[in-house]
Amino acid sequence: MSKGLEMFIDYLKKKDLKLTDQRKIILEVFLKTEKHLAVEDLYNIAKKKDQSIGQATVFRTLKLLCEVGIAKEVTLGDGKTRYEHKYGHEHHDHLVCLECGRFIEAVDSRIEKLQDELCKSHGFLPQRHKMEIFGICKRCR
Amino acid sequence: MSKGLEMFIDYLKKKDLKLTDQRKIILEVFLKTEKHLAVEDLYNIAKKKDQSIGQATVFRTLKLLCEVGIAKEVTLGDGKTRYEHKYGHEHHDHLVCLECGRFIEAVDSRIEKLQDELCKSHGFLPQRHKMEIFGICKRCR
DNA sequence: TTGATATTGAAATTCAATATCAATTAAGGA
DNA sequence: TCCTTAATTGATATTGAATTTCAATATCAA
Repeated sequence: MSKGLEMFIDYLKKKDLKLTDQRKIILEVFLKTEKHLAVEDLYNIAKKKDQSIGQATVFRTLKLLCEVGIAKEVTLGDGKTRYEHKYGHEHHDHLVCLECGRFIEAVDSRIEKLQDELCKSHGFLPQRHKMEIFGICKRCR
Repeated sequence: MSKGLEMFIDYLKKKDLKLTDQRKIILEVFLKTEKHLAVEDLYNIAKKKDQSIGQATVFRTLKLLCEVGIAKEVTLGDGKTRYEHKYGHEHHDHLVCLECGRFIEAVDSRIEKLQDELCKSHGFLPQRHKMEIFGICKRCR
């Protein structure tokens, strides 16, 4: 059993929720797809596995996966929420290609450190942050 | 005449657009309010000045003000677009208080520099970026 | 197997944002 | 000043993502 499924089952038990076929399929599809997927994308893939799965369930399950810590919401201001893998993935920021839409994950610990300093100098207690750089990626230049 | 209005008029002329009372009122309200306002907020204020102003016009005018370079869209992933002053305001990032919703504007040129380096190391050509830190502000701690 | 309770999909609904459209208005030229 | 033309308006309908509702169904501990 994958670690992801294990985490999911533990969480469901703890919260008195149930492990359904739909949830299993959606988790499986999510784990198998290493991309930033919008709900609709995931819905389309999942539907191939089980024709009867509804969009609402995909929305609901992705929210659940975020609570578990398996998934993470990514919003870019285009009105669509995407989901990326969280479990087993370090915190990172995004370089978003305006040409092809590709997401590059990147981190710089020096930036992270300066962010903390910046907060401190404003008497601000940081909890989480978001950094996105929009531009043109290597492939598209 | 304020510099903002002047810029607006120039832009309208250049694009063969018209300076209407509604546009004047909306600009005036926007310039007078040094906050991150959602369209609805601005609409409510503007409506007090002119009962007949419609929401659609506020949406349209704010888009215009962005084109002119007077306003700038800010999205935080809560599904609402806010607008801040752009003209006369340096680029900055945001510290967003999760408690009171206040936005603190902040910049650190060292971070900006490291962001460029980060892009370079990924062969990425940056055009613009967005950095938001969510946490608790000085007042709310 | 049963029964309490969570879950589901379809459809309705919400909410921000956009498009449509007939009536109105700005603004340059006569 | 008056005309003409094209832009603009507000009301309303529409879109599209996300959420809620609800009756039918499935899970799972006992």
